[in-house]
Amino acid sequence: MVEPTPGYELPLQLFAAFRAIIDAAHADLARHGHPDVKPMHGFVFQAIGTSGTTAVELGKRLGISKQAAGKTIAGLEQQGYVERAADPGDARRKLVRLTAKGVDMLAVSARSFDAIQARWAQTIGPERLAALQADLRTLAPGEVFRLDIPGWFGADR
Amino acid sequence: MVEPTPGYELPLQLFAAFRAIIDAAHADLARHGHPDVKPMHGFVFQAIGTSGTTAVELGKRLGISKQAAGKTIAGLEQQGYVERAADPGDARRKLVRLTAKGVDMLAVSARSFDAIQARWAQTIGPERLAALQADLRTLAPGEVFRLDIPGWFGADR
DNA sequence: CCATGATCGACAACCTGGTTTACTATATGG
DNA sequence: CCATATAGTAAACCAGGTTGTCGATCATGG
Repeated sequence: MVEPTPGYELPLQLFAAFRAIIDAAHADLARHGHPDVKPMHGFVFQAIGTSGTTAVELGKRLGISKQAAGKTIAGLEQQGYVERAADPGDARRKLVRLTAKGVDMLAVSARSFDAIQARWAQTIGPERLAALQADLRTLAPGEVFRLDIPGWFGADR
Repeated sequence: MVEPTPGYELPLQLFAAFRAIIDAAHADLARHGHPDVKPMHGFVFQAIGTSGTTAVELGKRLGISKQAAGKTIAGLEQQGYVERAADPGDARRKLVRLTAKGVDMLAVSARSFDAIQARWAQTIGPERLAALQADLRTLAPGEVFRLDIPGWFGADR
C-alpha cells in the first residue's frame, strides 16, 4: 500500500474538517442567542477585535477591498453587532467597534471553538491533535487569514 | 502549557492548508494549458466524472440547485470543457460529458494533487501525513463533498 | 502658509454565482 | 387516457466582491 489515497482527497478532507468546525460553532452560536450570524461574520469579528478598527484596516486584514469591507460593516451595523464613531484625532476616519452584542458573539464563539478543539483532542488524543496542528503550520505557514472566499473560489482573474 | 493555541486557530489552519493545496494545483493547471479554470471547476469536473451526468444529478452531488448546476454547465460548455447531448432513452434528459479538454484538465489536476501530496509527505514525513489524513477522516467522517461554498459561507442559517 | 499629494470613507456600475418561482416538455403509472 | 412526477430552462432577485470615481481631510515640502 504505497498510495492509499488519491491526492485529490487531501484538500477535500481539509475542507470537510474546516466546515465541520464552522458548522458546529454556528450551531452553538444559534443556540446561544446569535442565530443570524453567518460563518463569514465570525472571521470579521475576529479581525475587528475588541479594540476596534477602520474600514481600510479591516479590508487589509481580510484581504478584500476597502469597499467590500465597508459594505460588510454596514450590514453588521444594521444587525447591531458593530457601531461606527468618528475618530476624534482624524476626521476622515471612522472607528468601527463591536457592540456589547458583538462582544458577546465573539465570546460565545471563542468558547465554542475551544470546546470543539477539546472534543477533537479527546477523540484522537491530545498529542495527535498537537501533531496535526504542528504539521499544518509547517505545510501552510501562517499567512494572514483572507476572507475573499467567494471571489477566490469562483472567480479567477 | 496546557492550551498552546486558542481554538479559533484550528479552523484557520485547516482552511489555509486547503487553500494552499488548491492554489498550488491551479498554478500547475495554468502552467499546463488551463489558465482559466477556477478552483470551483475542479470540483465540478470531479462531480461530473468521466462517465457523465445530468444537471439534476450534478446539482444533487454538489449540494446546489439544478438551476445553479445548469448555469455552471452552460459556462463550462462555452469554455469547451463539457458538452451536452440528448439522452436517447429519455428526451427530457441531457447528458453532460467532459470533452477531451475537460478530461485533460482532470488528468492534469489529478497529477498535480498527487504531486502536492507527495511533496507534503516529503516535508513532514509519510507517516505523519498518513496520521493527519487518518485523523481528519475520524474527525470529519466522509460526507458528500458539497460545493455551495459561496452560499454556505455567506448565507444565514 | 499654502499647494500638492496621499488617505479615508462612500457611491455607482458591474460581475459571478446562488436562490426561488414559474413554465414547458416528456415519462410513467393508476 | 389522464394525473402526477421529473428534466431542463428562464426570469427576477440577492449577496458579496471588484474597479473607478469623488469629496473631505490629513500631511508634507517648497
